[in-house]
Amino acid sequence: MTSQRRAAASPTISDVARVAGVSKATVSHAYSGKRTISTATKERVFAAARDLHWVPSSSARALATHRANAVGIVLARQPEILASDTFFPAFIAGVESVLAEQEIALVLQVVANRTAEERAYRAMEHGRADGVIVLDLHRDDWRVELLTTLRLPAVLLGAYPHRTRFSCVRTDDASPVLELIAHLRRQGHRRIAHVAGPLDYVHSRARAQAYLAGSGTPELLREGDFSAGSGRRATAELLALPKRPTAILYANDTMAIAGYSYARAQGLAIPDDLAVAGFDDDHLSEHLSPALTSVATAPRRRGEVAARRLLADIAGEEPRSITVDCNQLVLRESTDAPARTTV
Amino acid sequence: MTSQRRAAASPTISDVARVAGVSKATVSHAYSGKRTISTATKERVFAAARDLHWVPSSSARALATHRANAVGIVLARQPEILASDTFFPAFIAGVESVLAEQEIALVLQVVANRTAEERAYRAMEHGRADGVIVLDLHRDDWRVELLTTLRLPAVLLGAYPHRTRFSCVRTDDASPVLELIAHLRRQGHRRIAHVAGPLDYVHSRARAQAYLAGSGTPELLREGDFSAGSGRRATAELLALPKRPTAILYANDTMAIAGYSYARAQGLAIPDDLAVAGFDDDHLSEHLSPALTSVATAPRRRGEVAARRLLADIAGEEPRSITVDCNQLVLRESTDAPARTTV
DNA sequence: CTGAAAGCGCTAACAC
DNA sequence: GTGTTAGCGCTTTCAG
Repeated sequence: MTSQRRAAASPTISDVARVAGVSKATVSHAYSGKRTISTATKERVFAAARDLHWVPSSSARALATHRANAVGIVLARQPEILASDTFFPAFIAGVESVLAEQEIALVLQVVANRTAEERAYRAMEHGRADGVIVLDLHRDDWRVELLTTLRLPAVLLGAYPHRTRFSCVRTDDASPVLELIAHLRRQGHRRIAHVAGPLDYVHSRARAQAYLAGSGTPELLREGDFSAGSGRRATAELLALPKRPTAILYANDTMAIAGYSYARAQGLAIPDDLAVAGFDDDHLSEHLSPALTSVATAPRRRGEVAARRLLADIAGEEPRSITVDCNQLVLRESTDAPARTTV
Repeated sequence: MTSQRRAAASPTISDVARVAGVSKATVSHAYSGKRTISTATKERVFAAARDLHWVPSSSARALATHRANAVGIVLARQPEILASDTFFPAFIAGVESVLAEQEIALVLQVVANRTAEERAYRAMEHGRADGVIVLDLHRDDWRVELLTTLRLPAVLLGAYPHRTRFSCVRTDDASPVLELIAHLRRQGHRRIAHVAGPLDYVHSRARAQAYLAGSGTPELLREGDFSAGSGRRATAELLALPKRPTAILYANDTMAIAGYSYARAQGLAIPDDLAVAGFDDDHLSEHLSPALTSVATAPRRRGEVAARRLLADIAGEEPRSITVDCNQLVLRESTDAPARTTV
């Protein structure tokens, strides 16, 4: 009876030990390599494990080692925004490509409010994950403070503007914006507008500030929310201006495409009447006509870097910031015409 | 000394019990509600927990209850394809919106090969997750067999063509395709092409078969891989045909957009020279000009349904299949012109 | 080179 | 209504 239930249940390390004729400790060490085990016994252990299809219980292991073998990402985004974001899946793909090598899992938790978010981080600390990656960094991000009180390694994606003991994965968002503005000015553009993302995000703000530094026309700055709808609305506003812009830079491609479609529907030719550029270089952007000038940001590579950095932090290395040189201006047809002198 | 180390370490249920002046069992039950606890002691327990910032250790709980409080998704996709997929993030968002309510986490694991995939599923079974959602279902999917041998609830996304004891979340992909073809025929189209997704996926095949049933021109069927590049290639092939199609249906919007941009670059007007339709209704598609006819597939809602179904299975309910009535043809400008009689 | 045994932090009988 | 105690399946001293 008992043996029948044993057979039905998942095999445990004890089963493997019994079949291999060794102790549990030996089985454990055969896998971890923390002790030298004779090749003969190793063989027997592995054979037994294979026969039984044994896989160590991750919860038992987590409890014993205080390591979850998982890293976490807590997302406070609205599901609608998550659903239309092109950065996120690529970033995840990069993270996973690093984690997969070491069979570390990624634990994702989407939360609706701050209370839940705080609980989620605490849960991560308490057995769910060994470290977290923090996205959508704000200028004064309460999560950074919370994490400081937890003993949980973290990597911040973006340049946190204050002192922090966490590793940051930074990018230079200003240069490509400045480069783009220079390109447009060379083509005669003088009224260049910018549709930014939410300005409390550090990366949106960095782009907006580069825009202001480069073109200095604050009256042509609009704040969107990365959605197509907001891109369209901002574009409508800008084009309705008495002296409309001759070029618009958007903080992402979604807004740019929505914007340029709106402009075309209004009878403007792209790029002849209006030059347009995005940011992020969505996979579609090069396939549009006219193809969209954008800034490739290598989200996947940033995911890899962030994951590798986090694993290093978890392993006990000193946190440090890394600047990923990933942003690259990609000039395409949508900015490829001299500005018309009369608008 | 000991007390100092205690203070530094994460608080455990014992700490809470001690501070509240009760037993561990009482703390446990105060949270689980599996026992009636007097309001007075409950208060004290919660107060102590709050003071200590105690959060139950998920690994300890998992070990004791044999429940991970997590559900898993194992992805065998190439990171590149993951990165450019619009279905996935929306689906995840739907899944999470259901899981979040119950503070259940989502464990994601991307794997490179079949061995790793099998290990991943076994790891899910052994403490990582209480159940899994299976995506990208193939016609003869070995994973279904594997899962049958594991004691792991699973929900299959798509109509598995064989007998199975797992819940399926199905959709009717044929109707919108037939509807679309009818619409095109009404406008005079006779040479209607289809750029399918990989035909070993059940959903790609369903769409392709509906196409064949509705238009019956197998020589105008091409197999893509959902990427923009493959959409472009297939389009180039089709347009180079002696008698080129006057309309092309694509199995997703990415291929459709890449395709119609290519066609335009060749001097064809959309929809006047070539009608084009996609599938999935990406958030951008309505903002393109011409706006792209597509089929909205409500990936988020399917995520919700799949998650809810999985939770029910995990709770011990009998698995069952659900057909989500989510596909909806959205006619837009890209199919809004009578076919020209001469091509 | 290998075993025995003591936990990891929680839950769930079983007592009272 | 509450406390005691025995595990859950691993890892890791401590012995040998």
